[in-house]
Amino acid sequence: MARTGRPREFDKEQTLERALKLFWSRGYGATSIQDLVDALAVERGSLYGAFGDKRRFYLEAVRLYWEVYERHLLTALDTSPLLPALREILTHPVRLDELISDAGVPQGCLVGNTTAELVPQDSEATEIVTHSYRRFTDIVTDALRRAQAAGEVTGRAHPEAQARMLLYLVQGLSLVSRAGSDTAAALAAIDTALDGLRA
Amino acid sequence: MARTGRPREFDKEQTLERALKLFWSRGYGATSIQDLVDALAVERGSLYGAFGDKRRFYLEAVRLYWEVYERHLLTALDTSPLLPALREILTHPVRLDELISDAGVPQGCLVGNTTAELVPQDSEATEIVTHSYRRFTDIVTDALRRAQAAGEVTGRAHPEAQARMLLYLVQGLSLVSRAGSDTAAALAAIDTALDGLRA
DNA sequence: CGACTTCTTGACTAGGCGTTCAAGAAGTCG
DNA sequence: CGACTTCTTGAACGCCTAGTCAAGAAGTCG
Repeated sequence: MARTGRPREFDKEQTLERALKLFWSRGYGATSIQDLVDALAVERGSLYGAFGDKRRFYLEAVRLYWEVYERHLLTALDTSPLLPALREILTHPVRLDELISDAGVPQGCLVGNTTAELVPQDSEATEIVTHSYRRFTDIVTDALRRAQAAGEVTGRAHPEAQARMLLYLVQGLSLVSRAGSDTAAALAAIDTALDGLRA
Repeated sequence: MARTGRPREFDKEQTLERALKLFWSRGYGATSIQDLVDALAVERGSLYGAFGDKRRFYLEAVRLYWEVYERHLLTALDTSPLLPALREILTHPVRLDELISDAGVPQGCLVGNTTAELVPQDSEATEIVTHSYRRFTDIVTDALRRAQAAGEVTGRAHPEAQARMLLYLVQGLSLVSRAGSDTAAALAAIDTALDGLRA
């Protein structure tokens, strides 16, 4: 029976969220433990006690990121007609208004950033990233299948192929937007792709 | 008048190319000067003498990367019909056979990787990356304009929007492929997008 | 209260990092 | 040859890094 000791003074979940934002904007390598200590107002020892080493801390943040995103994806795509919802999802990276981004600039997708920086060197990172991509395509494939059946989306291509195209599209948009976004141009590009899906 | 001193013993261009490959596969942060010294067989001091510090060295490699890519792009798209050539360009990241990749695995696009790791922290990196994206869309836009005029590509969307969509697509494919590529699925996704461009 | 457990704090360690530099080698030029 | 310039080599420097740890604080439970 676990005798409980001194209770943790900081909110672990909230600290992870804040660390996520820092990792998201600066990347893994460029974020030092000292940066985290300063930004989170939690001492080094406590961080190590709660999250293990830096790598585990980061990977945990990526997992949380994906978890939140996946939930958003599932609820957003559970609708008909599908294409407006899809447009919402795809253009999300350049619509800074909502969600987690503090800085006011697009920071790309944390999964994508991880892919660039840690994959394929780090096998655990590769696992997380691969899982996320897989989940994305599965969820979008299901939605497209329904939309094809409803006659909203063209059946000229398999929904798997369409979903994967959308994965590439959203990852590309997320990445490129990090370098500064011309929102109008981005929307036009997304709409061009979506037009190709229309029945 | 520049009195010439002791001549450089290593080939600067070739050394830069080899450094490019290392940076490409490991990323900026994960590649140490010592790694470079070991892999290039050039002593630290000589590297600093020839290329300046690590950051300049890296940025120079990114510039070279883009220069080579742009040349390839220009010659490949100067043709009609356009779509087969476009397909060649877009699927390049997963066709490991040719070009620079040694490791035998897709390593993404160095410009994209730089976007994830250094942008927007580093303004010079941001400049290079922005320039590359701009050149890509300009070149592809021109090609699409011609193909629209020839009746090969649909005029339902502006060529600028189509080009930008293709930029997102190729960047997304490059990135995602780093995590392991299902070549057939990737090709199907690309073809789905290209079908949407057909007149 | 006193035994026990866990968390906090911040100084500390060891190592790796990017970068510098002095001494010598290898050229050119007068 | 001797003056001059540039490149090479590798040791050395200082800094910053991730990670540890011992001492004390803050709880729970018998």
